[in-house]
Amino acid sequence: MIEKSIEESIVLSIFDLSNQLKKIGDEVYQKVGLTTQQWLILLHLANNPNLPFLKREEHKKALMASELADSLNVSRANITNLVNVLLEKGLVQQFEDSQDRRKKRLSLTKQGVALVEKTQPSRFAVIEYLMEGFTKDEKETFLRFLEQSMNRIINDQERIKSFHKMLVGV
Amino acid sequence: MIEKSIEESIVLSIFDLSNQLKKIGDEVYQKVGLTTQQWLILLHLANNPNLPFLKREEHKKALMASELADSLNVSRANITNLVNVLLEKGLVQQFEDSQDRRKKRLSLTKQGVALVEKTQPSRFAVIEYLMEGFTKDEKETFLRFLEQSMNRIINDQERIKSFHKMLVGV
DNA sequence: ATAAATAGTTAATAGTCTTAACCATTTCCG
DNA sequence: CGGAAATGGTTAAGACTATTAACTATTTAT
Repeated sequence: MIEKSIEESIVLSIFDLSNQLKKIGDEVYQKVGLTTQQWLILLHLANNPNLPFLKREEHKKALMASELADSLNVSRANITNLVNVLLEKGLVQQFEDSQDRRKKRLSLTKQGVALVEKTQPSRFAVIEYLMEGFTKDEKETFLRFLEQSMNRIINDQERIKSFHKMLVGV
Repeated sequence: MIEKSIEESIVLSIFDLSNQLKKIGDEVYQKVGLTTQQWLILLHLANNPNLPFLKREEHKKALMASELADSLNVSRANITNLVNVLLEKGLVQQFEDSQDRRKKRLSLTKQGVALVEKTQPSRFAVIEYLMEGFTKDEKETFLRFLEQSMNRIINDQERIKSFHKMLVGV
């Protein structure tokens, strides 16, 4: 018999909710022929200040593919493919970095900007509806919680791996 | 320019965290030759009381494939494949329902139970480390928050779709 | 008694992502 | 300085995950 644990409940609920949110998102993005990942790239290039990655580090120059790979936690090869679709659709444009010719900077086209702006209200409406009834304080605590967890995952990889080592020999 | 929004920050952080947690999990499960999805099935069959699905509805009889499909939000065909792997590995067993011969009930084998029990401590250690420093009250608020959001997604599909209709014509 | 619904499976296939090898360029440092 | 290592990006091959559609078997509804 596994015992009740509020901590495990939270983790499992986060999984569940993230899945559901992704499904909701997919329905919207499919209407404009995009996947969730492609959509997230647009949000990055729109410099959405709510993206954890953009909160963690400041980016003065336009983003490049390898930074997107970091943020989305996927391979660079994968980003190449995702960005190619966005280029074909005319939502994104690419230009070479003047100082480092290995780098290609990415930015939204006019159409890309227009798409992000057009979809923003309905995204906000869904999000706010889901969180209705909680106070600002509660939401802030919740966000701190999410950010602490993320920071620990990012900074204390070693520590977390040491927990795994309990499993050696299974 | 997209404005700062604590609500959007929360949603994007949930995505991010869920991704990271999945990656951490994958590393552990790979050691025992399982995927996250297969692992989640084991947790269901172990009757883990922290699973949102098992909290939402009581299940007196052993679970069947279509219930797992509901909980994990995937197709029944997919569950067939996932369960086949667990059957081959001898972690799960299947038996026919006595009252309804269409149904196949699933349960853990001795080895399945042993595996779940063996991995539980390290899972708990990671989870508790991530949430260290928050009070019980705060954690309860998060959980209520997560559960409210999930309930709204499940029960108010219509309402949420109406937000999407803002997008018609994009 | 027949139609519709439910449970599960199979086969074909779409979609997403990864790894490995590669080129070009830049940085490091002996 | 000059070669080695690191970084950024791409391509090709394929693994993996999941889906849809068609099918069988059984049960439920009318």
